[in-house]
This record gives sequence, C-alpha cells and structure tokens, in this order.
Amino acid sequence: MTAITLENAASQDFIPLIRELLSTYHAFASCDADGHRLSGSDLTVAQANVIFTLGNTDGMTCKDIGDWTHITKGTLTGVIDRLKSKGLVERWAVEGDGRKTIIALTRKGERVFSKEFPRQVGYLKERFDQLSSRDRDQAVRLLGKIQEIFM
Amino acid sequence: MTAITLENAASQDFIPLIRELLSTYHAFASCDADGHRLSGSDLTVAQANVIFTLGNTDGMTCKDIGDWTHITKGTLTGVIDRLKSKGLVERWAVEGDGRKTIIALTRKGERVFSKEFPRQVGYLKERFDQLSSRDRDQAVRLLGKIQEIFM
DNA sequence: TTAATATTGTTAGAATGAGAACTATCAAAA
DNA sequence: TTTTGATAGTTCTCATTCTAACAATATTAA
Repeated sequence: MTAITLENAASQDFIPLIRELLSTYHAFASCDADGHRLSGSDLTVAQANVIFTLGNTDGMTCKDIGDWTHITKGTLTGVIDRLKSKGLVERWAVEGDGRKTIIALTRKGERVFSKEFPRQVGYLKERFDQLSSRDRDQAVRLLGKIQEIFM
Repeated sequence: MTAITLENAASQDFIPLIRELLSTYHAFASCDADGHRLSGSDLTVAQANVIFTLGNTDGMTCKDIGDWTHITKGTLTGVIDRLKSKGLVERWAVEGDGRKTIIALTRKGERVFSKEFPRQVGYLKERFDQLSSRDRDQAVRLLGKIQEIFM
C-alpha cells in the first residue's frame, strides 16, 4: 500500500518474479530456436510456429493464427508472404465474408509439417523430460494465475 | 520413452506448459509496453530496460548490460546508439582493457531513470498486487526449475 | 616470445515486432 | 434504409531481434 519511490522501487517483491519469467522465457526461446536452426529446415521460429499451427487443420484465418501464435496481424502478413513464396501455404477467399482470408498448408507445407513438427517436439521433449509432472502441472497452474492479473 | 511420431506429437504432456509460458510472457510484455507507451516517456521497452539497468550504477559494460537484459550484443549496439542520440547515455573507454566500453547514464538519463523507474514499477505493482505472495514465491521457484532444464 | 585462442564490441543482412493508418467488408442501430 | 460502428487484412515506419562475420584487444599455451 506504500507509494513507490525511487528508493523502494528496486526492492519490490514482485520484481524477482518478472526477472524469472523473462529469463525462463528467453531460455526456452533460445532452445526452441536452436532446434529449428539445427534441423536444416530453413524455417524461422515464427514461420515454423505458423506451419505447426496450421498442421492437421483445414486452414485458419489470419486472425485465428495470430491469436494462437501471438503474432500481431501486421507481422503475420509478412510471415505468410514468405511462407507462400516458399510454396508452403496458400491463401483462400472465404465465401460469405469478404473480409476474411483462409491460410492453409499446401502439399509441400504438409510434408514439412509432418517432418518438422515431430522432430521439434522430440527435441524439446528431451529437455522437458527432466521436469517432473508434478512441477509441470504446478507451473501451468501458477502461470495461469499470473496471466489473470493482466486481464 | 516412446518415440515421437506425427500422431502423438501434439498430445505431449509438456506442450501446455510451453503454451502457458508463452502466453504469460506475452501478457506481461504487452502490459509492460503499455506502461511505457502511456507514460509519454518516448522510450521503447528495450531502451527503458537499459536505462533501468544502468540506474544507480556507475556504468556497465555492454556485455554485462546484455547479460542482465537478455539483449544480444548486436542488438544492444543499436539500442545504445539511440539512447546516446537522445542524450541519455554516454560511452567511456575502459583503461586496462581496450576491448571494453562502459555505458553510463548522463545527468539527463538519471533524471529520466528517477522519473520513469518508480512510475513503471508502480504501474506493474497494481497488477502484481493481485497475486498472493505464496503464489508469487512458488512461481519463482518453479520457473527456476524450468530454466534448469535448458542448461 | 610467438602462436593459438578467447573476449568485446561493431557491422551487415534478413526477419520479426508493435502500432497506426488505410481499405474493404460486415453488423447493428437509428 | 442509412449511418454508425466493428472486424479483417494489408501497408507503412521505425525499432528490435538474431546470426554471422569482422576488428581490435587480451589471454593462454607452446
């Protein structure tokens, strides 16, 4: 309830949580990127996430892809452009709603998904196997609680 | 111990944890960015983090700033260039080691730090006050465990 | 000392990122 | 119906991001 001053700001109790959240995120992101880079798939992290999102679906709108991947719409247009130029996705008009576009994997995109998705999951599994299921479930629960404070 | 296949990849137990980590990170990052944007300080998140890191120090090397903020050295050069052009930081040579450079706040940079750091901590505190200290401490502990699996 | 190796920081190039402005389309309200 | 507002996607601008290559300097080993 005390006001925040220059003197007490740095010692606020929640700052270690922020630091831990950020360093854990960066540790994961770095590991994830390593997996994609070592695979020789020539996919960036963002491109791979879009491919992985579209896998086993009949296509999704840009809005839904963005919501799922946390990629903002302005960025997503460029990511999809690059995937399209690689022949991995295609755009379809939606009948009944002229505002929407459906993005879907091509045959080639599906082959890349079938190869890269299990490989990357396996790559990450080697790390996450070191975490007990108890800790994992607790972490999911607590991260959910943290998320709630931003809504 | 089972091999990862296209069929079982998406149902791996650790995937919800990854999704929760990413969405919590993005929720925080978005809130943090909102705070800086609404402040009218004209600082980007990266710039503010460097300012906040340098506050109450006598200066730090680029290496140490990068380690603390998780900004890679290539990126950091540009961020510091922009802070320098705003007159908020300055570069000093290190006597005894010609490879190193010390980055330090200017007077103007210190004034910005004194104003923006407590303001942003207060802005974030309003959210984190909604989290119990028990959940906060548990989250720190579990995030630490997750981090370990990437080392 | 000399050579091999490491560290620090900058630079270059391509992709990602957020946000705002814009177009087009749809929905709701008057 | 018309007008007002909401939604989807693209485009634009600037900043950040990463990797890799590079230069300069330190350190270590031979």
